[in-house]
Amino acid sequence: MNDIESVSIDKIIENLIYLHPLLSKSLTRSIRAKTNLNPGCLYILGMLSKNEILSMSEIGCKLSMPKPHVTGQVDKLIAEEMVERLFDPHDRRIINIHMTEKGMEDFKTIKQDISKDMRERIEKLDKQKLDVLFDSTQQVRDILSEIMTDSHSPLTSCNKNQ
Amino acid sequence: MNDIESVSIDKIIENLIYLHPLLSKSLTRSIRAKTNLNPGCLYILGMLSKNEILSMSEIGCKLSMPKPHVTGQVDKLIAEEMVERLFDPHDRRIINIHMTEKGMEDFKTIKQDISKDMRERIEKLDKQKLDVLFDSTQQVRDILSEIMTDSHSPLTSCNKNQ
DNA sequence: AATAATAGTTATACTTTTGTAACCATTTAT
DNA sequence: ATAAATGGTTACAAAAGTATAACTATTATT
Repeated sequence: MNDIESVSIDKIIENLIYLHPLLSKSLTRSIRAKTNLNPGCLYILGMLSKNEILSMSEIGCKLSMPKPHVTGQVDKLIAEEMVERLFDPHDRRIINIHMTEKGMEDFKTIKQDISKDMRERIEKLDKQKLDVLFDSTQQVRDILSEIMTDSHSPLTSCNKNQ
Repeated sequence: MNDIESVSIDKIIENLIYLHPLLSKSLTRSIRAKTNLNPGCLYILGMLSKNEILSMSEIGCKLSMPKPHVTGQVDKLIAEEMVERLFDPHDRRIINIHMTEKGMEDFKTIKQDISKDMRERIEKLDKQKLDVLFDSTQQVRDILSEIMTDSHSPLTSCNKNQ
Protein backbone atom coordinates (compact mmCIF):
# COMPACT_ATOMS: atom_id res chain seq x y z
CA MET A 1 0.00 0.00 0.00
CA ASN A 2 1.80 3.08 -1.20
CA ASP A 3 0.98 6.73 -0.76
CA ILE A 4 -0.63 7.14 -4.12
CA GLU A 5 -3.08 4.37 -3.41
CA SER A 6 -3.83 5.77 0.03
CA VAL A 7 -4.67 9.13 -1.47
CA SER A 8 -6.82 7.41 -4.07
CA ILE A 9 -8.80 5.63 -1.40
CA ASP A 10 -9.33 8.88 0.48
CA LYS A 11 -10.60 10.40 -2.71
CA ILE A 12 -12.88 7.44 -3.39
CA ILE A 13 -14.38 7.75 0.08
CA GLU A 14 -14.94 11.43 -0.46
CA ASN A 15 -16.64 10.76 -3.76
CA LEU A 16 -18.91 8.23 -2.11
CA ILE A 17 -19.74 10.63 0.72
CA TYR A 18 -20.67 13.18 -1.88
CA LEU A 19 -22.60 10.69 -3.95
CA HIS A 20 -24.85 9.29 -1.29
CA PRO A 21 -27.16 12.23 -0.63
CA LEU A 22 -27.41 12.86 -4.36
CA LEU A 23 -28.72 9.36 -4.80
CA SER A 24 -31.12 9.77 -1.91
CA LYS A 25 -32.34 12.87 -3.61
CA SER A 26 -33.09 11.06 -6.83
CA LEU A 27 -34.33 7.78 -5.41
CA THR A 28 -35.89 8.29 -2.00
CA ARG A 29 -37.80 11.31 -3.07
CA SER A 30 -39.54 9.96 -6.10
CA ILE A 31 -40.46 6.54 -4.78
CA ARG A 32 -42.56 8.13 -2.10
CA ALA A 33 -44.38 10.15 -4.68
CA LYS A 34 -44.98 7.27 -7.03
CA THR A 35 -45.70 4.27 -4.83
CA ASN A 36 -46.69 3.38 -1.34
CA LEU A 37 -43.46 1.53 -0.80
CA ASN A 38 -40.52 2.56 1.32
CA PRO A 39 -37.06 3.13 -0.04
CA GLY A 40 -36.16 -0.02 1.86
CA CYS A 41 -38.58 -2.05 -0.23
CA LEU A 42 -36.99 -0.62 -3.34
CA TYR A 43 -33.56 -1.80 -2.28
CA ILE A 44 -34.90 -5.26 -1.63
CA LEU A 45 -36.41 -5.32 -5.09
CA GLY A 46 -33.14 -4.18 -6.56
CA MET A 47 -31.35 -6.95 -4.76
CA LEU A 48 -33.92 -9.53 -5.79
CA SER A 49 -33.66 -8.49 -9.40
CA LYS A 50 -30.03 -9.55 -9.29
CA ASN A 51 -30.46 -12.62 -7.12
CA GLU A 52 -33.47 -14.65 -8.08
CA ILE A 53 -33.93 -16.14 -4.67
CA LEU A 54 -32.74 -14.86 -1.34
CA SER A 55 -33.57 -15.92 2.17
CA MET A 56 -34.68 -13.34 4.69
CA SER A 57 -31.29 -13.41 6.33
CA GLU A 58 -29.45 -13.04 3.08
CA ILE A 59 -31.49 -9.96 2.23
CA GLY A 60 -30.73 -8.44 5.59
CA CYS A 61 -27.09 -9.31 5.22
CA LYS A 62 -26.66 -7.95 1.74
CA LEU A 63 -28.47 -4.73 2.51
CA SER A 64 -27.31 -4.37 6.10
CA MET A 65 -30.89 -4.30 7.25
CA PRO A 66 -31.74 -5.55 10.71
CA LYS A 67 -33.68 -8.77 10.39
CA PRO A 68 -36.82 -7.40 11.99
CA HIS A 69 -36.84 -4.63 9.45
CA VAL A 70 -36.53 -7.09 6.60
CA THR A 71 -39.61 -8.87 7.90
CA GLY A 72 -41.62 -5.68 7.81
CA GLN A 73 -40.46 -4.60 4.38
CA VAL A 74 -41.05 -8.02 2.87
CA ASP A 75 -44.51 -8.01 4.42
CA LYS A 76 -45.25 -4.83 2.51
CA LEU A 77 -43.95 -6.29 -0.72
CA ILE A 78 -46.07 -9.37 -0.19
CA ALA A 79 -49.11 -7.22 0.46
CA GLU A 80 -48.44 -5.68 -2.94
CA GLU A 81 -48.03 -9.18 -4.35
CA MET A 82 -44.63 -8.23 -5.67
CA VAL A 83 -42.72 -11.00 -3.94
CA GLU A 84 -43.64 -14.34 -2.44
CA ARG A 85 -42.38 -16.62 0.24
CA LEU A 86 -41.05 -19.99 -0.77
CA PHE A 87 -40.53 -22.60 1.85
CA ASP A 88 -37.23 -24.32 1.59
CA PRO A 89 -37.63 -28.07 1.21
CA HIS A 90 -34.26 -28.77 2.75
CA ASP A 91 -34.55 -26.57 5.80
CA ARG A 92 -37.97 -25.61 6.99
CA ARG A 93 -36.63 -22.72 9.02
CA ILE A 94 -35.56 -20.87 5.93
CA ILE A 95 -37.96 -18.64 4.04
CA ASN A 96 -36.89 -17.81 0.55
CA ILE A 97 -38.13 -14.72 -1.19
CA HIS A 98 -38.45 -14.21 -4.86
CA MET A 99 -40.14 -11.73 -7.11
CA THR A 100 -43.42 -12.53 -8.74
CA GLU A 101 -44.24 -11.74 -12.35
CA LYS A 102 -46.25 -8.81 -11.09
CA GLY A 103 -43.30 -7.76 -8.99
CA MET A 104 -41.03 -7.66 -11.96
CA GLU A 105 -43.47 -5.65 -14.00
CA ASP A 106 -44.19 -3.26 -11.18
CA PHE A 107 -40.52 -2.87 -10.46
CA LYS A 108 -39.92 -1.98 -14.06
CA THR A 109 -42.64 0.64 -13.92
CA ILE A 110 -41.37 1.98 -10.64
CA LYS A 111 -37.92 2.33 -12.08
CA GLN A 112 -39.30 4.26 -14.99
CA ASP A 113 -41.37 6.46 -12.72
CA ILE A 114 -38.44 7.06 -10.47
CA SER A 115 -36.24 7.86 -13.38
CA LYS A 116 -38.68 10.32 -14.85
CA ASP A 117 -37.20 13.28 -12.97
CA MET A 118 -33.72 12.02 -13.52
CA ARG A 119 -34.39 10.87 -17.05
CA GLU A 120 -35.05 14.40 -18.19
CA ARG A 121 -31.78 15.42 -16.69
CA ILE A 122 -29.89 12.45 -18.05
CA GLU A 123 -31.38 12.96 -21.48
CA LYS A 124 -29.70 16.33 -21.64
CA LEU A 125 -26.36 14.60 -21.43
CA ASP A 126 -24.61 14.04 -24.71
CA LYS A 127 -24.13 10.50 -25.92
CA GLN A 128 -20.58 10.40 -24.69
CA LYS A 129 -21.39 11.36 -21.12
CA LEU A 130 -24.29 8.95 -21.08
CA ASP A 131 -21.89 6.19 -22.01
CA VAL A 132 -19.48 7.25 -19.32
CA LEU A 133 -22.24 7.32 -16.72
CA PHE A 134 -23.44 3.94 -17.85
CA ASP A 135 -20.02 2.39 -17.61
CA SER A 136 -19.00 4.02 -14.39
CA THR A 137 -22.16 3.24 -12.47
CA GLN A 138 -21.76 -0.32 -13.62
CA GLN A 139 -18.18 -0.42 -12.48
CA VAL A 140 -18.80 1.19 -9.13
CA ARG A 141 -21.63 -1.23 -8.64
CA ASP A 142 -19.63 -4.27 -9.58
CA ILE A 143 -16.64 -3.43 -7.48
CA LEU A 144 -18.57 -2.27 -4.44
CA SER A 145 -20.77 -5.29 -4.74
CA GLU A 146 -17.68 -7.45 -4.78
CA ILE A 147 -15.97 -5.89 -1.80
CA MET A 148 -18.97 -5.11 0.37
CA THR A 149 -20.53 -8.52 0.21
CA ASP A 150 -18.81 -10.99 2.44
CA SER A 151 -18.96 -13.55 -0.26
CA HIS A 152 -17.36 -16.52 1.44
CA SER A 153 -19.80 -16.81 4.29
CA PRO A 154 -22.46 -14.17 3.89
CA LEU A 155 -24.51 -15.19 6.85
CA THR A 156 -22.02 -15.98 9.53
CA SER A 157 -20.27 -12.69 8.90
CA CYS A 158 -23.46 -10.82 9.67
CA ASN A 159 -24.28 -9.45 13.02
CA LYS A 160 -26.22 -12.14 14.81
CA ASN A 161 -28.98 -9.78 15.67
CA GLN A 162 -29.57 -8.69 12.15
CA MET B 1 -33.89 9.52 -27.57
CA ASN B 2 -33.54 6.10 -29.13
CA ASP B 3 -34.18 2.69 -27.67
CA ILE B 4 -30.59 1.95 -26.85
CA GLU B 5 -30.32 5.10 -24.79
CA SER B 6 -33.58 4.36 -23.04
CA VAL B 7 -32.36 0.94 -22.04
CA SER B 8 -29.10 2.47 -20.88
CA ILE B 9 -30.94 4.89 -18.64
CA ASP B 10 -32.99 2.07 -17.15
CA LYS B 11 -29.79 0.24 -16.43
CA ILE B 12 -28.21 3.31 -14.88
CA ILE B 13 -31.20 3.75 -12.61
CA GLU B 14 -30.99 0.12 -11.59
CA ASN B 15 -27.30 0.49 -10.82
CA LEU B 16 -28.02 3.50 -8.67
CA ILE B 17 -30.81 1.71 -6.83
CA TYR B 18 -28.39 -1.08 -6.15
CA LEU B 19 -25.61 1.27 -5.17
CA HIS B 20 -27.44 3.33 -2.61
CA PRO B 21 -27.83 0.85 0.22
CA LEU B 22 -24.26 -0.34 -0.31
CA LEU B 23 -23.10 3.19 0.31
CA SER B 24 -25.29 3.49 3.38
CA LYS B 25 -23.68 0.35 4.61
CA SER B 26 -20.21 1.77 4.29
CA LEU B 27 -20.92 5.34 5.33
CA THR B 28 -23.86 5.55 7.67
CA ARG B 29 -22.74 2.66 9.74
CA SER B 30 -19.22 3.67 10.53
CA ILE B 31 -19.79 7.33 11.20
CA ARG B 32 -22.01 6.46 14.09
CA ALA B 33 -19.31 4.29 15.57
CA LYS B 34 -16.58 6.84 15.16
CA THR B 35 -18.18 10.18 15.90
CA ASN B 36 -21.19 11.69 17.55
CA LEU B 37 -22.31 13.20 14.28
CA ASN B 38 -25.21 12.16 12.10
CA PRO B 39 -24.81 11.00 8.55
CA GLY B 40 -26.48 14.28 7.63
CA CYS B 41 -23.62 16.22 9.19
CA LEU B 42 -21.22 14.16 7.15
CA TYR B 43 -22.95 15.10 3.92
CA ILE B 44 -22.79 18.75 4.85
CA LEU B 45 -19.09 18.43 5.50
CA GLY B 46 -18.65 16.72 2.16
CA MET B 47 -20.47 19.53 0.46
CA LEU B 48 -18.50 22.18 2.33
CA SER B 49 -15.25 20.56 1.39
CA LYS B 50 -16.14 21.22 -2.22
CA ASN B 51 -17.73 24.63 -1.75
CA GLU B 52 -15.80 26.81 0.64
CA ILE B 53 -18.77 28.87 1.67
CA LEU B 54 -22.44 28.00 1.50
CA SER B 55 -25.44 29.68 2.98
CA MET B 56 -27.90 27.65 5.01
CA SER B 57 -30.33 27.63 2.13
CA GLU B 58 -27.72 26.55 -0.36
CA ILE B 59 -26.78 23.62 1.83
CA GLY B 60 -30.40 22.57 2.10
CA CYS B 61 -30.84 22.95 -1.62
CA LYS B 62 -27.77 21.04 -2.66
CA LEU B 63 -28.46 18.19 -0.27
CA SER B 64 -32.24 18.28 -0.50
CA MET B 65 -32.46 18.78 3.22
CA PRO B 66 -35.40 20.64 4.68
CA LYS B 67 -34.21 23.96 6.04
CA PRO B 68 -35.12 23.17 9.63
CA HIS B 69 -33.01 20.06 9.40
CA VAL B 70 -30.05 22.02 8.11
CA THR B 71 -30.31 24.29 11.13
CA GLY B 72 -30.10 21.34 13.48
CA GLN B 73 -27.24 19.66 11.70
CA VAL B 74 -25.21 22.84 11.44
CA ASP B 75 -25.83 23.44 15.14
CA LYS B 76 -24.19 20.11 15.85
CA LEU B 77 -21.25 20.89 13.62
CA ILE B 78 -20.84 24.23 15.34
CA ALA B 79 -20.94 22.55 18.74
CA GLU B 80 -18.05 20.43 17.50
CA GLU B 81 -16.35 23.61 16.28
CA MET B 82 -16.07 22.09 12.83
CA VAL B 83 -17.86 24.88 11.01
CA GLU B 84 -18.64 28.49 11.78
CA ARG B 85 -21.26 31.01 10.86
CA LEU B 86 -20.21 34.02 8.88
CA PHE B 87 -22.53 36.93 8.65
CA ASP B 88 -22.93 38.24 5.17
CA PRO B 89 -21.97 41.89 4.98
CA HIS B 90 -24.26 42.49 2.01
CA ASP B 91 -27.36 40.83 3.34
CA ARG B 92 -27.71 40.39 7.04
CA ARG B 93 -30.37 37.74 6.65
CA ILE B 94 -27.91 35.32 5.12
CA ILE B 95 -25.77 33.11 7.28
CA ASN B 96 -22.81 31.63 5.52
CA ILE B 97 -21.22 28.45 6.73
CA HIS B 98 -17.67 27.41 6.22
CA MET B 99 -15.39 24.81 7.68
CA THR B 100 -12.89 25.72 10.33
CA GLU B 101 -9.33 24.44 10.37
CA LYS B 102 -10.41 21.98 13.03
CA GLY B 103 -13.29 20.97 10.84
CA MET B 104 -11.04 20.14 7.94
CA GLU B 105 -8.70 18.13 10.12
CA ASP B 106 -11.53 16.31 11.82
CA PHE B 107 -13.20 15.62 8.50
CA LYS B 108 -10.00 14.13 7.22
CA THR B 109 -9.77 11.89 10.26
CA ILE B 110 -13.41 10.94 9.99
CA LYS B 111 -12.95 9.98 6.37
CA GLN B 112 -10.05 7.80 7.31
CA ASP B 113 -11.95 6.24 10.18
CA ILE B 114 -14.93 5.64 7.96
CA SER B 115 -12.77 4.14 5.30
CA LYS B 116 -11.05 1.81 7.71
CA ASP B 117 -13.57 -0.96 7.20
CA MET B 118 -13.77 -0.25 3.52
CA ARG B 119 -10.07 0.38 3.17
CA GLU B 120 -9.27 -3.18 4.12
CA ARG B 121 -11.65 -4.34 1.46
CA ILE B 122 -10.44 -1.86 -1.13
CA GLU B 123 -6.86 -2.75 -0.40
CA LYS B 124 -7.55 -6.26 -1.52
CA LEU B 125 -8.38 -4.92 -4.95
CA ASP B 126 -5.63 -5.06 -7.47
CA LYS B 127 -4.18 -1.85 -8.77
CA GLN B 128 -6.23 -1.98 -11.92
CA LYS B 129 -9.58 -2.28 -10.14
CA LEU B 130 -8.59 0.43 -7.74
CA ASP B 131 -7.95 2.71 -10.67
CA VAL B 132 -11.27 1.79 -12.20
CA LEU B 133 -13.08 2.46 -8.94
CA PHE B 134 -11.27 5.75 -8.57
CA ASP B 135 -12.18 6.91 -12.04
CA SER B 136 -15.72 5.69 -12.04
CA THR B 137 -16.69 7.14 -8.67
CA GLN B 138 -15.23 10.39 -9.87
CA GLN B 139 -17.21 10.23 -13.08
CA VAL B 140 -20.47 9.27 -11.44
CA ARG B 141 -19.94 12.06 -8.98
CA ASP B 142 -19.15 14.66 -11.61
CA ILE B 143 -22.03 13.79 -13.86
CA LEU B 144 -24.61 13.38 -11.12
CA SER B 145 -23.40 16.56 -9.57
CA GLU B 146 -23.89 18.27 -12.88
CA ILE B 147 -27.36 17.00 -13.59
CA MET B 148 -28.78 16.94 -10.08
CA THR B 149 -27.83 20.46 -9.10
CA ASP B 150 -30.11 23.03 -10.59
CA SER B 151 -27.15 25.12 -11.47
CA HIS B 152 -28.80 28.17 -12.98
CA SER B 153 -30.79 29.24 -9.96
CA PRO B 154 -30.12 26.89 -7.09
CA LEU B 155 -32.29 28.66 -4.59
CA THR B 156 -35.38 29.57 -6.47
CA SER B 157 -35.61 26.07 -7.84
CA CYS B 158 -35.80 24.71 -4.34
CA ASN B 159 -38.97 24.01 -2.58
CA LYS B 160 -39.83 27.13 -0.67
CA ASN B 161 -40.26 25.22 2.52
CA GLN B 162 -36.90 23.63 2.44
C1' DA C 1 -44.18 54.21 4.56
C1' DA C 2 -46.51 50.06 3.90
C1' DT C 3 -46.36 45.61 1.97
C1' DA C 4 -44.39 41.57 0.15
C1' DA C 5 -40.69 38.45 -0.19
C1' DT C 6 -36.54 36.08 1.59
C1' DA C 7 -33.30 33.72 5.05
C1' DG C 8 -33.26 31.42 8.91
C1' DT C 9 -35.10 29.53 13.38
C1' DT C 10 -38.37 27.19 16.43
C1' DA C 11 -41.79 23.87 17.35
C1' DT C 12 -44.21 19.80 16.32
C1' DA C 13 -45.80 15.61 14.22
C1' DC C 14 -44.70 11.95 11.37
C1' DT C 15 -42.10 8.28 8.60
C1' DT C 16 -38.25 5.50 8.03
C1' DT C 17 -34.56 3.16 9.78
C1' DT C 18 -31.83 1.09 13.49
C1' DG C 19 -31.09 -1.60 17.69
C1' DT C 20 -32.46 -4.97 21.37
C1' DA C 21 -34.54 -8.56 23.59
C1' DA C 22 -37.58 -12.24 23.87
C1' DC C 23 -39.70 -15.81 21.60
C1' DC C 24 -41.04 -20.06 18.42
C1' DA C 25 -39.82 -23.61 15.14
C1' DT C 26 -36.39 -26.25 13.24
C1' DT C 27 -31.93 -28.14 12.65
C1' DT C 28 -27.34 -29.48 14.38
C1' DA C 29 -24.22 -31.10 17.85
C1' DT C 30 -23.19 -33.74 21.84
C1' DA D 1 -32.42 -37.53 23.94
C1' DT D 2 -30.97 -33.29 25.35
C1' DA D 3 -28.70 -29.01 24.55
C1' DA D 4 -27.06 -25.54 21.48
C1' DA D 5 -27.36 -23.01 17.35
C1' DT D 6 -29.93 -21.00 13.47
C1' DG D 7 -33.79 -18.62 10.80
C1' DG D 8 -37.43 -15.96 11.39
C1' DT D 9 -41.03 -13.22 13.83
C1' DT D 10 -42.90 -10.10 17.36
C1' DA D 11 -42.68 -6.21 20.30
C1' DC D 12 -40.71 -2.12 21.74
C1' DA D 13 -37.50 1.86 22.06
C1' DA D 14 -34.48 5.16 20.02
C1' DA D 15 -32.28 7.65 16.21
C1' DA D 16 -32.46 9.95 11.87
C1' DG D 17 -34.81 12.15 8.37
C1' DT D 18 -39.01 14.55 6.42
C1' DA D 19 -42.86 17.85 6.27
C1' DT D 20 -45.50 21.93 7.86
C1' DA D 21 -46.66 25.94 10.02
C1' DA D 22 -45.67 29.89 12.59
C1' DC D 23 -42.44 33.16 13.72
C1' DT D 24 -38.36 36.94 13.66
C1' DA D 25 -35.27 39.75 11.20
C1' DT D 26 -33.97 41.73 7.12
C1' DT D 27 -34.35 43.18 2.39
C1' DA D 28 -36.92 44.33 -1.81
C1' DT D 29 -41.07 46.25 -3.93
C1' DT D 30 -44.65 49.41 -4.56
